[in-house]
Amino acid sequence: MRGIERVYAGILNQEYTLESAQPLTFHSDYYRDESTLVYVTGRSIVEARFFGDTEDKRIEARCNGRRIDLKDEIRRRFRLGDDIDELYRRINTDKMISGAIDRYRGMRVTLNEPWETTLCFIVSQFNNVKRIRGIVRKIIDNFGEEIYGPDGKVFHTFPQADVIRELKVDDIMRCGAGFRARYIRSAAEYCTDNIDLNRLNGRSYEDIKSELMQIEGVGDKVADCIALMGFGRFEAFPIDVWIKRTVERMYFNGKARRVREIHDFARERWGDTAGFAQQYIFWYGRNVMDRYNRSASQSSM
DNA sequence: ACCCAGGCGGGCG
DNA sequence: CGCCCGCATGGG
Repeated sequence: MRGIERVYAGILNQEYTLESAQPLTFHSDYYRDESTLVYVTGRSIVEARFFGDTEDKRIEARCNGRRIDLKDEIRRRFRLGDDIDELYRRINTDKMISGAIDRYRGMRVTLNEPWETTLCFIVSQFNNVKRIRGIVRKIIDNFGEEIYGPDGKVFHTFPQADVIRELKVDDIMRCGAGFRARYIRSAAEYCTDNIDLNRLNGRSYEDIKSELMQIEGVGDKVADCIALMGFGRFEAFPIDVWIKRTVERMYFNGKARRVREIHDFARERWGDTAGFAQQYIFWYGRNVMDRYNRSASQSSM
């Protein structure tokens, strides 16, 4: 672990970014006290430290070996090439969302490997963050390849689809995946028999989403999460219970709306930056709006 | 003991 | 279609 790369990140808050239920939240470790993220990408172990405040963030990163362009990896992972001021201008349509933007300023929507994103969000369904982390961790530790960090510490690569497909459903069940184990295995089969997900990279959002929804266990919401965080498509607007609840409260006077209507609303209002808006509404809804009608005691992270 | 969790597929009217 | 139900599991 030598060769520190310094990257200027501009506007970035790593805590909001790394704790807001994105794939890195599920399969990596962020040490808040040390402002340090440790994650595996491919066969590389990346350690990134964050310095400075949200308006002027700097990152110092290092990794084992030299098989990746570390600077490029960091810039790509956190989408530092995006003009975030422009993104804020485009999603800042009203007083409601502007509260969310102000509160979580610097939160980035990360870019992740499509397969890793698929597995993580299949695990996320009808589940809570703590358990998602535990299940994903066990799948990685049980089925990933061993690689070695500093001081001989053992890490594991993220098990690829061709490895998962050879497992018995019971093997995945033993990781605590429950009824999702079947989905995980069928996703692995689909991604090796029918399509290499990486081939979807150049395709339209609609194509990507409909292809993903061919996978058993990937529905409307998970497909949008993968399009958003696995393919970087900001047209995607994943609608989970929090988004639905929060959008209904913010924009529909608390009246129930169908998922279809909320998709239409988001597309009209935020267009091809809807996914960026979604992350702010999601995190704001979970942490702030929710206090109106819940005991606010079971945040379950 | 009970409730809930970044949903999904299948079955019903 | 739109709605409703069960689903594995562990933490609060």
